[in-house]
Amino acid sequence: MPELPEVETVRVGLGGLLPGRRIKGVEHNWPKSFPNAPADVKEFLVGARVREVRRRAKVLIIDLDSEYSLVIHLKMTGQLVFRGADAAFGAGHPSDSLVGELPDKSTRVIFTFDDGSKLFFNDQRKFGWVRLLPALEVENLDFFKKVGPEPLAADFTADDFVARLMRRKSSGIKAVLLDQTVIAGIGNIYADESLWAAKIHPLTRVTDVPKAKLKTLYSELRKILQLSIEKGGSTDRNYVDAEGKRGSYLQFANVFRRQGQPCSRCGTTIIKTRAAGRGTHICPQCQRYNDSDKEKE
DNA sequence: CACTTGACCTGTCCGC
DNA sequence: TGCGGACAGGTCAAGT
Repeated sequence: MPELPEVETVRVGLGGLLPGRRIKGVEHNWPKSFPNAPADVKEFLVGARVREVRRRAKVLIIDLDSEYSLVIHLKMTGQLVFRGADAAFGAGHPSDSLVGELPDKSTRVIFTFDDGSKLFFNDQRKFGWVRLLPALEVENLDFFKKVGPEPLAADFTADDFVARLMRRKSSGIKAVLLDQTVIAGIGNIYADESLWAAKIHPLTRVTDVPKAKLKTLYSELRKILQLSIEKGGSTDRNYVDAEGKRGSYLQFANVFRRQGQPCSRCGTTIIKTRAAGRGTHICPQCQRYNDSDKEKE
């Protein structure tokens, strides 16, 4: 569930907490959660100081002054929660935290800093991972070489967006939005929300969507991602920010997890169906399948 | 080649 | 109340 706005929220949170701290130790209890943690790279981790926290697509990058970087993917249920060393600085858990005492049963990796503060990588379903790589190798990861542009980048235009989507013009548009090599960072929530906003049925082939609607999709998607970042992302069950707090974007969602409720635009009951192999939420009135030809200008 | 399905996992919820 | 099965959804590998 962590998509671009959720990972960005974690980045901002950790960006204010980690830089300058020196890593004193690391523990992990599930090999796949930290596949290359062994001793041969530990020397580049223990004793290193955090320089900067970055994000690309749904991936977090913590740069260290050892010229290595921690690369982290939260996948579906990953959490990165920071806890201070003493009560004066966030030890224990704040009352509005969704996460209790740490470590808990979903804790997979623990980083300890020299002042006694800790960073917990929790991941109930164990799909997420942490890797330690030489900084220079990060951009050479297969994923980073293939991933599409950041949708919120200042120089990412509506024309760029349309051109990228048209690389897979005969596919259903939701599948294309979810394709990280086309556009970075979009997942199930923001695909459903932006398609509702632009009144496009998720199974419509890209080529069958009028250009004007694709441009609407571009601007709605950017607005939605931006709003979600302002609201601290979407917390459905697991997602929390760097302090263990929930995000509130779902209060503003129009279709995601709103099956059975009236569409805020037309009152028709929102339904849940399947598209691109995922649970998919639509307003059957606003997002009609195959109405695209009728609407061509 | 482009698309779909299965695997990776655990916890929750639903129906019987 | 217990139990089996479907489902949750990001990404990659394997299959059609």
